Amino acid sequence: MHSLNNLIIEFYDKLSSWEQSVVKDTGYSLAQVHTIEVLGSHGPMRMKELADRLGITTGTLTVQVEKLVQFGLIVRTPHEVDRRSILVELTSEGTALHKHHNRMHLQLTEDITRHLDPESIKVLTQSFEKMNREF
Amino acid sequence: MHSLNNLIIEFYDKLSSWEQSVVKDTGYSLAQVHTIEVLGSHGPMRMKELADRLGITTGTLTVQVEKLVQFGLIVRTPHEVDRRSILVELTSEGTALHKHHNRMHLQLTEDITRHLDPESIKVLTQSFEKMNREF
DNA sequence: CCAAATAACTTGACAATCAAACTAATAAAT
DNA sequence: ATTTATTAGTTTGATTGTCAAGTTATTTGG
Repeated sequence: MHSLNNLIIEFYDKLSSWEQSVVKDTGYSLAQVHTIEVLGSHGPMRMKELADRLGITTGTLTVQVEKLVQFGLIVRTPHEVDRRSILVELTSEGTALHKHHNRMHLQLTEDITRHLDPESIKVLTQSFEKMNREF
Repeated sequence: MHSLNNLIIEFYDKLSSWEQSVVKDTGYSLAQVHTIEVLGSHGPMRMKELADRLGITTGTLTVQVEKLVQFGLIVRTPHEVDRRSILVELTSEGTALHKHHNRMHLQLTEDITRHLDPESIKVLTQSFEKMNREF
C-alpha cells in the first residue's frame, strides 16, 4: 500500500511535468489549455459551471475567457432561457487545439503502457474505473 | 486504449482537485506545500536542484524559500564544499507538515483502492512501476 | 409582487512566475 | 597561473492567475 501510494504520487508528478511541457509548446498557458480541455471534453457550458469545473471563481474566469475569445478559441453566446447566463463554447480553432492536445494525451498513454500485456491493461483500466468512482 | 486514456485524465483531474483542497486546509499555498513535499521526500538539497525538481527558475525559488524560512518550515545552510551553493532543508516543523501531508496521501490511496482485490492491487502496482519508468 | 438568490462582471490587491541583469565562486582552457 | 567560461544564487521589473468584495441584471420562491 505504501509503495503503491508513492507510485501514484510519482505518476502524478510526472504527468504534471509532461502536461506543462506539452502545454508550453502550444504557446498558450496551462490555465488557458485547461479551459479548452474542459470545454472540449464536456461541450458548451455556462460560466458558472466552467468555473466550478476549473476550480476557480467566476471573476477569474471572466478575465480568462476574455483572452480566449480574443485568441479566437472560444465564443460567448447568450443562454436561451436564462438571460443572466452565457454559454461558452469552442470555435473550430478551439476544437482543433483540443483535438491536438487529446492526441498528445493518447500518444502518451500508448507510450507509457507499451510494456504492459493485454491482461494488465484490462486490470489497470478496471482499477482506474473503480478508483475514479471513489474520489 | 482510448478509454484508458480518458480514465487517466480523469484520475489526474480528480487528484489535482483533491490536492488543492487538502493543501488549502493547511493554510499554505500549493507551491509552498509542493516545495515541502520535495524536500521531505528527497532530503536537503541545493537551490538549483530544488528549482529543477519543482520546474521553476532559481529566481522564483529564492522568493519562495524566503517565505518558507519566515514561516519556520525550512532553513538555509551553507554548502560545505561549494561556497556558491546553499543547502535547503526542512525544520522539525517542516518535517511535521510533510508527514501530515504524507498521511493524507496514504489515506487517499487506501480510500480509492478499497474495492480492489489483492491481485488487482498487485497488477496495479506493477503497472505503475512500468509506466513511471516510461516517462 | 417582493425579497432572496444566482450569474456574470469589475476592481483592487496579492501570489507565482519568468527573463534578464548582477555578484560571487568554481571549473576549464591555454 | 592567469584568464575565460560556467555555474549558483539573488534582485528587479513585468506579466499572469488568482481571490474577495462590491455591482448589475435576472430569476426564483415565498
